[in-house]
Amino acid sequence: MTQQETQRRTRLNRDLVLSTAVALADRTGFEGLTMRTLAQEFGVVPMALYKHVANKEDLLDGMVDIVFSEVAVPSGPDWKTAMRERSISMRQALVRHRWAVGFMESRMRPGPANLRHHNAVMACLRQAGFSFRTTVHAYSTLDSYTYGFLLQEKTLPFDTAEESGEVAAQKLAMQPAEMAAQFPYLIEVVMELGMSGYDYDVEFRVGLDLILDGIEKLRPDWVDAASVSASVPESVPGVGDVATTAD
Amino acid sequence: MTQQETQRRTRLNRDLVLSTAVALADRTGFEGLTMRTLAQEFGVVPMALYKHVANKEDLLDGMVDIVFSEVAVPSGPDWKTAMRERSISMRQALVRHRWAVGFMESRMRPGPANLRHHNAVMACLRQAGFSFRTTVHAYSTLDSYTYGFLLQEKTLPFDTAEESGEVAAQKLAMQPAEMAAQFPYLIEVVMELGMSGYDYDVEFRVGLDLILDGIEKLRPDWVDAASVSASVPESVPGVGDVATTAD
DNA sequence: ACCTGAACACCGTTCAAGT
DNA sequence: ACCTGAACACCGTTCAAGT
Repeated sequence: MTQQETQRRTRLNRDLVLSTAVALADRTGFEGLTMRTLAQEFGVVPMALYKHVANKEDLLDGMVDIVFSEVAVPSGPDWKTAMRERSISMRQALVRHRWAVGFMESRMRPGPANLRHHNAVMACLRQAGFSFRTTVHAYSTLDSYTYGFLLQEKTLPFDTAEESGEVAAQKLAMQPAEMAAQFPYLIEVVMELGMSGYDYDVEFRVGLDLILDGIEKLRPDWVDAASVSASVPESVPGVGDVATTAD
Repeated sequence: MTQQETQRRTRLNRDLVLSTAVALADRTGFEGLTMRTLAQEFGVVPMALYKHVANKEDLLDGMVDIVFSEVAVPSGPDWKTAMRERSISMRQALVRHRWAVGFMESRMRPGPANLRHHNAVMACLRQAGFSFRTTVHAYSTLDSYTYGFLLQEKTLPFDTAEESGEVAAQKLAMQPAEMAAQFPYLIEVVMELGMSGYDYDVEFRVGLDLILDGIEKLRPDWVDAASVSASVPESVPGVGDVATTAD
């Protein structure tokens, strides 16, 4: 309406279309983003968008690159701190843009921020002394964890710690009481999380640190501090080869 | 056609609708599954389906429960082996049903197989001596990793080890040569994976074992075998409290 | 009890115009 | 160079009928 009365406020361009699409998806969810609703944001007919993006796939490529541009690149002398902060930054970006998690690694045409980010992560680990193969293991494990955590955080039926118990209870309340007795360990989840809640932030950090500690042991020069006495001699040959607990 | 000539082969029922929907999604992808294409599988009009499923959301609920029913529940005396096999079974199910990964933990109405599975996983860890909180950490970390790995395996542009290098090269070939020089560590990925390939199976197991080893240390009675001499005395007090390497 | 047909309010996208 | 309008081939789903 007002867009039509006044002269067009701003001419469309690709960056404006992309950033508006991101904001619209943040606000209304991915299903709320259609070429038609996006056009409406500008007071423009849907077809006007096709001058600035090739199609919806191209629009999505650009949106994902905006998300990548918001993720902090690992930096600093300590690879572990750098990678921890990068993962936390990735989570924050994906909490802001919940629609994005399924698309981050599925783009056939990665944008510049995407390439820059992946290159920087590889650089961080390679320069920390990890072999190429170990770097691939580390990167794959960390990103799998981060994306998987957010996939669940995105879609799990509760958002706040207070809500978590209630919704879990509702889930089971739908089943008859006898069925609830059939799953005692789910009852425990309902009771315990209902009392103490579920904090996504600390939960994410626990798994993250567990994985970072595991990655540390993949380094060729890694020495288990707990396996040597408090005053450690200069060389402890074969210390990493001691058998682990049987399983 | 033939469905119309002969008398209706089989009357529709919910289970048949659900299993056919799973098979159709496996064959044609999630976008290929619509109420209309599904109806066509039976030679029936789309509206006929609504007698057996409430709507598409309800259809999806049932499909996800079929996937859960295919995942091996953890069993056996050793929690680590049991959980490893469960994760591998989960991956296999999600490789068969790539459309499912984003929906496994997002159902508002979990089906019976879903409840049974989650209860069994909680039981396995609790009975292995993990505290409730630690069990939640362990479960969250393992599932995040598994779902995240499959999210990438599902959407990453290459399927086979042989393809991986080529597609990665294509990705970068789209950029000008100077841009490729801007990302030396991505070039390494293209070169190395082009030569030796990328095996999803072994890659998954590396991260999985790394996480299982980390979870083992969260157990209250865990003792670091590498931190004690080969012949271990009955009690080693405080051995787990030795400071780790600085970071 | 189960299936049908027509219709409604949506999609992304093409094509031919308009300014 | 940029935006419009009408149209096409799709969606999920409602409603009123058929057998």
